[in-house]
Amino acid sequence: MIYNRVKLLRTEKGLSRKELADAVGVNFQTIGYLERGDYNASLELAFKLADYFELSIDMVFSPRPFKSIAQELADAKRAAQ
Amino acid sequence: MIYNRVKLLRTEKGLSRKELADAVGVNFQTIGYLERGDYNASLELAFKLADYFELSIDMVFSPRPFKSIAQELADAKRAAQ
DNA sequence: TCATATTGTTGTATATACACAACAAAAAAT
DNA sequence: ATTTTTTGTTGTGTATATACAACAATATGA
Repeated sequence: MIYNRVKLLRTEKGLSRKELADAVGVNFQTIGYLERGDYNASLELAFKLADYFELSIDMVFSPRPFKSIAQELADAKRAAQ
Repeated sequence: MIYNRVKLLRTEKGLSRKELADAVGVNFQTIGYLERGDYNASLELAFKLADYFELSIDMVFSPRPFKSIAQELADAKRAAQ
């Protein structure tokens, strides 16, 4: 199973599933499936989503659980100084 | 269609399809299909392959055709100086 | 050259990604 | 409070990723 941050990224942008779905050209229910982890995105959809969020694929998808955003930010701050 | 560099990376390592397939846990014919562009890898397989080659996903897969290696090396050299 | 390994092709079968519909539950907006 | 929007659930259908088998074509190696 591949983990993803689709829900987090989508809600941060204040988008509904329908809006995100339209932006990447899939059915709005497909976004729901991904967010709930019912199945993985195809590689093609993964690229479209990463592209839409202007992130690299591994910022959006990962074979390992993502760190929390709090952790991510703390790490980023630590790395920067 | 997603482009990939699987064949290039595999042959550079001197691996047969069977060997690469075993390393990432798929049938050797699946590697053949990917190399010929018959279909895309799943996101899961894409991660395994990128992992195996110790590269990020977008070094192995891309929604746009890859630059030739010659071009890639020339660009890298240019960027470095 | 002959044997062996690798690759390409075709075909069948299965699992999974995705579309689409209907409806219930929950959240948001009025 | 009630209407509207968003989300979750279930179900059915289709396309595609993958497994596996058989065999032909190529390449590799002894």
